[in-house]
Amino acid sequence: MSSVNTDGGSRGSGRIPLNAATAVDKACPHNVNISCASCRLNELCLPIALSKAEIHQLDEIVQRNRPYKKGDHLYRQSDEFKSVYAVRSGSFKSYVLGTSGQSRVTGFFLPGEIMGMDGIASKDYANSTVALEHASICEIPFFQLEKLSHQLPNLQHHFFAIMGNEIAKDQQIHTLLSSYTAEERTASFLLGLSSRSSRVSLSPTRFLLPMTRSDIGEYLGLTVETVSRIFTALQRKGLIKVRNREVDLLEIDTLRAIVTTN
Amino acid sequence: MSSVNTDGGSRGSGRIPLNAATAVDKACPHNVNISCASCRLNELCLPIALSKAEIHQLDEIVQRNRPYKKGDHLYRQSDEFKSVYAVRSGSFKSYVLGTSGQSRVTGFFLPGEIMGMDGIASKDYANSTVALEHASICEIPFFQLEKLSHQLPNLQHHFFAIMGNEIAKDQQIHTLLSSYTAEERTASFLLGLSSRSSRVSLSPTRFLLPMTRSDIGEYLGLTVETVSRIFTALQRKGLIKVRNREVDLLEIDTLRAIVTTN
DNA sequence: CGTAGTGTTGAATTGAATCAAGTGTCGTGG
DNA sequence: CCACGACACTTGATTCAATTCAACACTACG
Repeated sequence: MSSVNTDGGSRGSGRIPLNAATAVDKACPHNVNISCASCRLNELCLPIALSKAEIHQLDEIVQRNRPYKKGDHLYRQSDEFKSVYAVRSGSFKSYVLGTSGQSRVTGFFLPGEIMGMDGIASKDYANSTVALEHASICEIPFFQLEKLSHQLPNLQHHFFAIMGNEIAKDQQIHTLLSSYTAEERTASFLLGLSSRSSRVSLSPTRFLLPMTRSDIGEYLGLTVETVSRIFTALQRKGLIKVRNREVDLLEIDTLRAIVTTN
Repeated sequence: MSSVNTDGGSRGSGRIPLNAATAVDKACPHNVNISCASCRLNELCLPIALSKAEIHQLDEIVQRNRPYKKGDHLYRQSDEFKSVYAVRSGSFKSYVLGTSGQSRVTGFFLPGEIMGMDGIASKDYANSTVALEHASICEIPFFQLEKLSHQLPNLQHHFFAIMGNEIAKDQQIHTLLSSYTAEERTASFLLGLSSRSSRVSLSPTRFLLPMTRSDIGEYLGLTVETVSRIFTALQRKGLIKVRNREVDLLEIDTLRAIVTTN
């Protein structure tokens, strides 16, 4: 068990304050007037390893647009590529549409993470990206980022690292999808969310899912029904507690064991 | 039907000359003494969009090592990352080992393609990479590539594009693994090999598979048996002809239809 | 308060895995 | 050059994990 507040957790009702992405900051997390230098995400996002002066230069090209509300699209499949985006608050999903209309989720994005890198090679975005809740972003026009990277070796290095990280991560998902069972996928997904959540919020064991069961299924290559069943099964085993979008990882080590047993 | 030579194809025996990677060049394809400027792969590999002088600079940092033979490792999982590699001739696969010893293939690499990008973010390679046949490579020490990229905006741009391409490709595989049937995966795999083969060899409809059925299965998230069955099924439908490692795509448009029907 | 979207649960079905038993192919050394 | 052994591949019978189909419950929002 962990040391998070356990007040009334078993009543299973009421509005317990959660460390969800949208409730992290004291101040409004969607605030547009924050520079890279003062942004609490700057360790995750681009500015890491840059000097004060360099951060200022980056700050100049970053555009902080109006907030997005649930369902708003950042860009759509085959829109012309022009920028990458850092999540400032809230969350997004990216997806592609099959020929017969079904959607397949290709990624979820939490604060500090970079979206739109799939468009760098071609002139167009390869997927659509949409806000899962009220959210805000930093837009980084790519051709300006390239120009600046050319002046700042640290920035070039860091962006290579960000892209390399995306590649490594995508290959882990390849392994997951090609050899894990439904339970292993789901456990791995929850653990992944846990560590990503904990980087921007408080507890690695307690968080809100910004996406639907259906989104999770489309991401993991499972049906909604299966995701739902696995959630109840894990709950019955006492490993997690789920109530709607609220998740509590009760036995995080046992969850890890499920994934590693593969 | 296509226009490739159909001499005795139905006899199903004998050494029919094929446009496999190892049989493409008149000269020895593993020849170490070729500069980037004169390399026939330079459109696929790094030098694209570089000036003559720039290519010369790149040439300086590229190391052309001795050839690799089947089963030789280029690097192993958790080796220290130091270089990316371009395939010059032959082919490679990358894979990871599960806790219980099973291997999962994460990628195949044909001439002109870049290996090792999964190591850029961390200090270590995330997978092992091994030659599938006699093969040769160009080693590009990454820290030198970064330094040079900083001097040559074209090179920086091109390497961003290569990595972006890898990201986009990995996400297509994500979709494939999460929603395609065994037949769709296999058809898509053959079509992918077809277009990649045709970039370095002659025919998009006739090529040799450098990997085993088992490799294909581990890559596509299927068992060997399933891959084998799908091959025979596609053959029975008259869409392909397979004899051992030799593949002939007889009805490439129907194959495309299988994939797109998804 | 009603309705659309989201989530759960059960029963039947099925696509691919598993288990099993072969045959085919290739490289090696006698 | 042939025989041997290891590995690669194929095919069939059976099993099983996850999907599909179906019905219903919950929740959140206008």
